[in-house]
Amino acid sequence: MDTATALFYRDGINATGIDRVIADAGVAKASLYNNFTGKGDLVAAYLDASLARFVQLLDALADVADPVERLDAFFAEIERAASANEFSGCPFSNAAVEVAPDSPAHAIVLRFYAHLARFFAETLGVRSEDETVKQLIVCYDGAMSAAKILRDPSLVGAAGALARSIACRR
Amino acid sequence: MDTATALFYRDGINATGIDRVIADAGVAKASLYNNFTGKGDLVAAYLDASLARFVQLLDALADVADPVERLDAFFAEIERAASANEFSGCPFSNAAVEVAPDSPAHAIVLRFYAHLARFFAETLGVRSEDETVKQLIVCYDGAMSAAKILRDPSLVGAAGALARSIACRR
DNA sequence: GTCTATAGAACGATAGAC
DNA sequence: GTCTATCGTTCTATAGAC
Repeated sequence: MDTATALFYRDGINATGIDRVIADAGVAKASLYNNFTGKGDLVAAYLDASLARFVQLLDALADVADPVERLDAFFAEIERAASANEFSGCPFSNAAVEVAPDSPAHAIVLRFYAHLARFFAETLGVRSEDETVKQLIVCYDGAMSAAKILRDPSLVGAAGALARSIACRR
Repeated sequence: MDTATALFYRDGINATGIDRVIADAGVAKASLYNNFTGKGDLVAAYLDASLARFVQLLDALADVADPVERLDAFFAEIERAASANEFSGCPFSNAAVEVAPDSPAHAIVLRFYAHLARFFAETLGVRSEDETVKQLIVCYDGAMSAAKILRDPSLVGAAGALARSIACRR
């Protein structure tokens, strides 16, 4: 699982073969197929684990009472991640590009966005369908995507400042 | 080329095989390899053509003198595209997920972002490295990505409103 | 003896290239 | 149309743990 997570995230899902996963993990092929029904199942497990870690981060930020401070803490965390060499963008939006829209993996991606929307909505004290929530989602998504492609963590900082202006405006 | 463009954009680059392209196009395999050195070349041509069309759009928007109006027109165009059934996000950020960072295709993606940054910078009358430009890039990228995954064009509208606030703020 | 691990061959299907 | 390589998957066969 750790090996698959690292490879799927770094090299992409379609570019990572089963043989590569088992070789890097140092396990037998049968061991993989004993624990997962196939590659799709492994991908789903990878996204599930990633989502669990992300939700854990969101829960930790719930301690921050002030909305603006919480958003700042959130984007500071994102920027920290984007500054690492292993950074490769958002695992979920990346996966959305590679998997079929009707796959189990894509359903997990949608669950991720539901969590994200709920976090922003609760932080601002508005409904998930509020336009400000949509704008914060745009900030997150754009920051992760652009920071990865351009290899520039400062884009996350710019997005964080933008998010702060959204929170202060209302 | 038209067939390859449609398939690469809709189904993704790695998910689209050579056989599928020539079958849909109704041409012989040799015809493809007479005009392109390989799949990588075909992908590069697809991105080149997409970039040319995008630059054409940006040039057309240069006629709009007022910065805020020009941004509005830009995001209105994006929202129009996002409302179509065939919409599948930004061809360039999608490609960035699938191709290797050192591939010719990725270089075209970077050229796209340079064009985008220049357009925003000229619109606002600032340098390309300005933070407001970074924020507008985040708006564009996040809008395209989120609108595609969540199948919700209103995210582009929210991003447009955000972009307008950036332009008015300064 | 059952369970799970291993290495590896071999499967059909499909990839990209010629 | 044909080549080779590789994909995801299944199967054989063996070794050790409880």
